[in-house]
Amino acid sequence: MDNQLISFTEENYLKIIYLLTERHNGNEVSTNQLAEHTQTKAASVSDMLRKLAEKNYINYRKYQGVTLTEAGEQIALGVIRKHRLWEVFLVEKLGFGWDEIHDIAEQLEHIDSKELTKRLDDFLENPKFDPHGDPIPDAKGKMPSVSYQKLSEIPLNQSVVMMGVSVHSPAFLQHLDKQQITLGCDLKVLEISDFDKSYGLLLNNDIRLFVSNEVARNLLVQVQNS
Amino acid sequence: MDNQLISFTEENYLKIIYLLTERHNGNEVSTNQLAEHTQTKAASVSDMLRKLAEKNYINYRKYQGVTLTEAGEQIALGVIRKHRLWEVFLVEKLGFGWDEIHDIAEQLEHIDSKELTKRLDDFLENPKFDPHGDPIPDAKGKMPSVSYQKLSEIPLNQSVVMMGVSVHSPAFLQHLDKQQITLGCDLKVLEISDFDKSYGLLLNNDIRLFVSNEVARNLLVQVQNS
DNA sequence: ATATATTTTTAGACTAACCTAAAATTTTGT
DNA sequence: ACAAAATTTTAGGTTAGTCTAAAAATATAT
Repeated sequence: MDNQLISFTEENYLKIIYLLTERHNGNEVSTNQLAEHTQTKAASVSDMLRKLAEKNYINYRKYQGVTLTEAGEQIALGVIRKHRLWEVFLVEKLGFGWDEIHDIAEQLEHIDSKELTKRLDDFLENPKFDPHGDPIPDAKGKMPSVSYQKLSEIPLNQSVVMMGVSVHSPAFLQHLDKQQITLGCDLKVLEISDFDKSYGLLLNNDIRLFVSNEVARNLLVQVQNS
Repeated sequence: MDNQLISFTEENYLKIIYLLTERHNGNEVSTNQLAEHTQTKAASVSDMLRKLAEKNYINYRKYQGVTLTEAGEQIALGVIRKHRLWEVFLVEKLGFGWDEIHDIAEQLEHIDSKELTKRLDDFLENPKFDPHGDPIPDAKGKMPSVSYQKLSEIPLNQSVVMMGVSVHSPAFLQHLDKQQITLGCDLKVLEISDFDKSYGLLLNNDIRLFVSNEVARNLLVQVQNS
């Protein structure tokens, strides 16, 4: 409606390239990584990369991986904005759990209407973060910068607030639910077990529990007032 | 997500076949009509009809037009249900005008998640009609029957309630807006002009106005308490 | 009733997005 | 440093959905 020029599939590639580049601190994304995340084969990815490069959405040197151009990044951020706004809608308005929304938002993120996105944003009261704690790009295509740290990098006895997760799998999110670890909760690392490197935590200054090293590495937290 | 077996395009064809069949009181829909409504050429429609017939979604005799099978009708009704629920959402929750929602709902109707549809329905408080007065099929795939009449078929001085429209074009809907003709308003035909067959109306027992014959034929109304 | 017009289908081709297999390039391990 | 391994690209092919042009079927009009 607002844009006839870019396909559903192309949008998806650009979104994934953005997210993987971000995860690698700006380094090129490889063909194989894209194949994994698009659920296709490397050969298909190569085809698509040639096409996206022709349209000037990506910087592509054969065998060297890709990064987004400014044009590509704007498209990616638009898709990510819609994805995260819809996730807020699904949780805040429809009562979905944060572990149930990803696949639905994957579809909704491609709905094409500037006006809809604007009104949805207002309806949700202009949220700045999605239900996983990820920041929502603004309407002008700017991604807010956040400074989260992994719980695994926090010194012992430092009180922090749970701000996000770096893995979005339903299994991980449900695992957190079971231990009452939610966005905004207070966490303090009391000890790291010599036995299995698991983390002994104090939750909300109240409950003692252990989480695996893997969990601790995927919890994003922030020291208060920072 | 719930159904890998049917494409976006196939869903669209089935929806359009349903709506055109309904408009023709159950008569076959022709290839050319479908070409017009799918914005494609007759040759493309022929191809698709062969395919839909193979999958047993339609009854198809070459050169004789098509009707839906029970399976095809269930898919069509599911799509129409989603379309109309989303239209309610867009108007009731996001504040869109009834003339602005069609193209957006055309996209949203293909979002595939039973759970989403169920929760959306509840969120909207299980509406029975969309913003144009069209009935919303229930979750079991049953289309409520309605008994609307065209305003043009109502006797003089019979008071009726405006229940729907048989044309959904933005131009028509905006035209109604300008004359304050809205769903639920009270209408009475006071006269039919000899000059141009236009209709002299009394709106809400208060305002006198004229609407063209074309408008009168596209307003769906009901006598009260019927 | 039959020639003409209209509608529909078929034939053959195109594009987007995918595939497998093979070739080319880069990376890795000793 | 160079052979082996891994990655990436190319070549050639498939499918869904579209197209134009031509053939076939149906409808219309005198």
